[in-house]
Amino acid sequence: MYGVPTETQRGTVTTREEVARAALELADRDGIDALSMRRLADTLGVGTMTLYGYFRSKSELLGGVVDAAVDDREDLPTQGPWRGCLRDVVLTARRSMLRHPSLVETRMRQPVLRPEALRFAEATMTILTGAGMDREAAARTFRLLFTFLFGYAALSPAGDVEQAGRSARAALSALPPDDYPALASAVDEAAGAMGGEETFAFGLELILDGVAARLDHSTAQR
Amino acid sequence: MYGVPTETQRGTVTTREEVARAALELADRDGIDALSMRRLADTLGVGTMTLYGYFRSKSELLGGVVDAAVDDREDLPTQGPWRGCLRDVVLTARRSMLRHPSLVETRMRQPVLRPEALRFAEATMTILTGAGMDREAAARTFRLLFTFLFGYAALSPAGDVEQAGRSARAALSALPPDDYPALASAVDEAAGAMGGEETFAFGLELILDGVAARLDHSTAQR
DNA sequence: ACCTGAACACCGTTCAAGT
DNA sequence: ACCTGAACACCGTTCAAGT
Repeated sequence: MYGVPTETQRGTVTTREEVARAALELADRDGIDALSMRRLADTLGVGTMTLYGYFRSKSELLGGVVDAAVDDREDLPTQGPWRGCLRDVVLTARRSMLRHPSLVETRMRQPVLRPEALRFAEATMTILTGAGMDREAAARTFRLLFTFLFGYAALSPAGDVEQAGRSARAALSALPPDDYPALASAVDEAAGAMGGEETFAFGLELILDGVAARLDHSTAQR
Repeated sequence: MYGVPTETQRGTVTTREEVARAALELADRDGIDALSMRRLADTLGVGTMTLYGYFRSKSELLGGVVDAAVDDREDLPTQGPWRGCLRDVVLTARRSMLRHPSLVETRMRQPVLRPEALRFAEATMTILTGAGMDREAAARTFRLLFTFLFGYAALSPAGDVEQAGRSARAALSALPPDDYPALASAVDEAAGAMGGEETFAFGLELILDGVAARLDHSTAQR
């Protein structure tokens, strides 16, 4: 139906984890829209309804997909100067998202409150309160970093980056220069800011500058 | 089929814009998943295929929805001190998103490069380059603000904020305190940072602090 | 006990036929 | 010319039946 099943063509599935891993692989490769109960069952060589023996619903399956994606994550550093630590934590999460694109797509469909996924929150809170930030500001800063990470990934061009860049450049060039003078004289820069790790790094460092300004503030107030 | 059609029960649709406005209304009210060609046609009192006379595909319809949502947007200020201006521009965009939740959901499904939607980019670039930032940094800062705006809206609890807060609190409280000491001692703060305009304002001001740090830098270098 | 085909209520879109 | 019902290839999930 959907071409040759890539693996685990066994006739019988053994564990819940195995189903989740196959779902993660399928979603990472072909996108979240390609992850249907029917297609996943086909890939595993079982009937569609068999999957409901492992997960009560597709929503629960997506939870399992998140767990499977977070499973192979690297350790998060919390020792040392706050700026380097926080940068490493964010970049580690970023790498995790690049490795598992479906992690982002899944989070856009439903909130994630699983313990493993909260490790990032824990590390961020530890670093920031350790640097002298109060708990409320630390929690809000965590939310900002979280928004930046997921937002950046979700709003990045999905497939062909080259193609997306050309589309952006074409749209910007077609703008009437009288109405859009700033964009008209910065077509290259605006199109360039559409994607790439440099733009991500720029945003991260700017946020870290903002955090530094906050920490100076509270230190000065003491 | 879907209950009583709310309005424009006319039998015949007149314009492309009318279809787009009805689609926007449906998506804003019941969510983007509720916006199907069949259901929209029902709402308008026409056959499903009639819609394809106005939009070649659903993707094109979603473009029309964005146009309809952006149509009633307020003017963007670009005169005066950069910080107040930039804040106003971001808050104006924020209001637009709160008025039309489907704007965010639509953007998550496909990129938006329509002239009207690029007004936000134009205003941001004008303010930042006017304040002395080079075009590349300005473009990247725009991307950060854009990411923050859409990311914040997309990752906010969708429906009942109270209910989402309770779920978050429950998940955080259930965490083993030995493994999550920072979160365990900041359950209220972490749950509170899940939603609300104060958290949005905090993130925005922190980013503005980061921008200020960049502007000081380049001024000092001169 | 475990697995699953058929069925139900949905999708977007093509195609051919109605007026 | 404009509109649209039927059909096709998909969805998630319930239910009853198979082993």
